[in-house]
Amino acid sequence: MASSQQAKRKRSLSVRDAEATKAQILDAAEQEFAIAGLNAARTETIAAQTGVTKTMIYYYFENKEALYQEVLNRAFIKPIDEIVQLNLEQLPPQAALESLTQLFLQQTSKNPNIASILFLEAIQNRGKYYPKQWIEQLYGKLIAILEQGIAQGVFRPLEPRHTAVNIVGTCVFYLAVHENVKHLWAGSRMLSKAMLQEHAQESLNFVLAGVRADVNVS
Amino acid sequence: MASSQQAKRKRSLSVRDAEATKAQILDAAEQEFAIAGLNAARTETIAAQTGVTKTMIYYYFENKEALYQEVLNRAFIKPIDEIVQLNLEQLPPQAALESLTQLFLQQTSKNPNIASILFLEAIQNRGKYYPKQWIEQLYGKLIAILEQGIAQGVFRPLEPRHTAVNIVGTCVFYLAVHENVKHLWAGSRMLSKAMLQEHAQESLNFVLAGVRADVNVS
DNA sequence: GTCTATAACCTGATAGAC
DNA sequence: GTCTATCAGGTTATAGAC
Repeated sequence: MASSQQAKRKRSLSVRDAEATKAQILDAAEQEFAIAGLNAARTETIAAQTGVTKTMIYYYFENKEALYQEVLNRAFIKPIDEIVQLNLEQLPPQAALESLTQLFLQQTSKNPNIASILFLEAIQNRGKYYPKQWIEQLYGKLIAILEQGIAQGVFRPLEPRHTAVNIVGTCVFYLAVHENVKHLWAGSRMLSKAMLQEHAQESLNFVLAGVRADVNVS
Repeated sequence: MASSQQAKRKRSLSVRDAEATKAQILDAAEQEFAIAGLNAARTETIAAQTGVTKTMIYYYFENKEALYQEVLNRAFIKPIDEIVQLNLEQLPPQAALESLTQLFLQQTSKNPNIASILFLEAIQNRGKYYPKQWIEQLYGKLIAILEQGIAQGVFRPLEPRHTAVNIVGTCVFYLAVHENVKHLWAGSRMLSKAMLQEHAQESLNFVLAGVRADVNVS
């Protein structure tokens, strides 16, 4: 839920507030699309969760597909812009990789729907509705950092593209499948602040260890 | 497609072969469920791909849900049994982790549907239809190996459960989202033998590097 | 075992009132 | 802006013939 505190409160009776309603629909839609994906998502469910009738969805959006596209744009474009603005070129490769990974982990932890939508969209629709920049810029940045690190000898001789994919996977896998592994942490809420913090820390360590060059033995 | 070479050939006219038909339905269903998930999957699509009519699905299976359950059992139970039979306890932790990861990569590469279904089931149905053993045994084995390696000082001080999740994620992420990252390898088929081999090699290296203890500098 | 209907229900989308 | 009512098309599942 990238936006609108308002959308989280119960809808008070008979308010007429276009901006608020539209934001509420987008929030509910993001939630539903993050569980079901485009095809299995039900407009009725989105409407019910929003507290309005189905009709309103079609008042504010052309159809289910257009709503889906807006949800994806809203969820993905702002995060990727933040990553682009990091100015990583000035940092040594290890520090650049750490900054990028940390920010990405922070963004996806703040809104785990990003992870679910990432998978559902890739699997179900072959990435058709993905904001183009997302893949290009995220992986582009990662690959550039990895290549630089290899050239400088601080990263091991790895294949940059596969490794970039593995890094992104490490960041988002836990968030997408948390319901599947919750019994490993009997009693804990998998998306609690503490658990997300642990996930971020462990994943960052795993990534940094996974790429660093062998330290030569004496 | 875990089974039945037969199912891959075009259905010859008017054959009546219960076993073959059932296997064909299961193969087509696995394909459809791996793209759409339980709810969005269409029995019509499964029937069309099988070369029979929808009626046959309900002749061989109670309903869509039961068919889905059988697909998951067939796809997941045999692979996990192979992993259990590895007898890893006798190996040192690094070798055990390498064997397990390698076998898991091999299994998921042979049938990438496993990866897609893993995600769709986790996200859409909260893992309700998962064969219970899968999670318990796969993660159980991994965590035991990691704990042993930490105790022996050959793995760095990592959190075993998070790391186990990250290892599984590294193995399956590429397979699930390959359609999203294919432009990184312009011109290559992402699931070609060569690419899958590269993915397995790079992922194994990433995992082994990600857990190993710092080698002390001289 | 396999097919052709068809029942019963669900769902995206719209018309028209307020 | 928001609602009620409703249509058209799609989808699961079954009945009954061959």
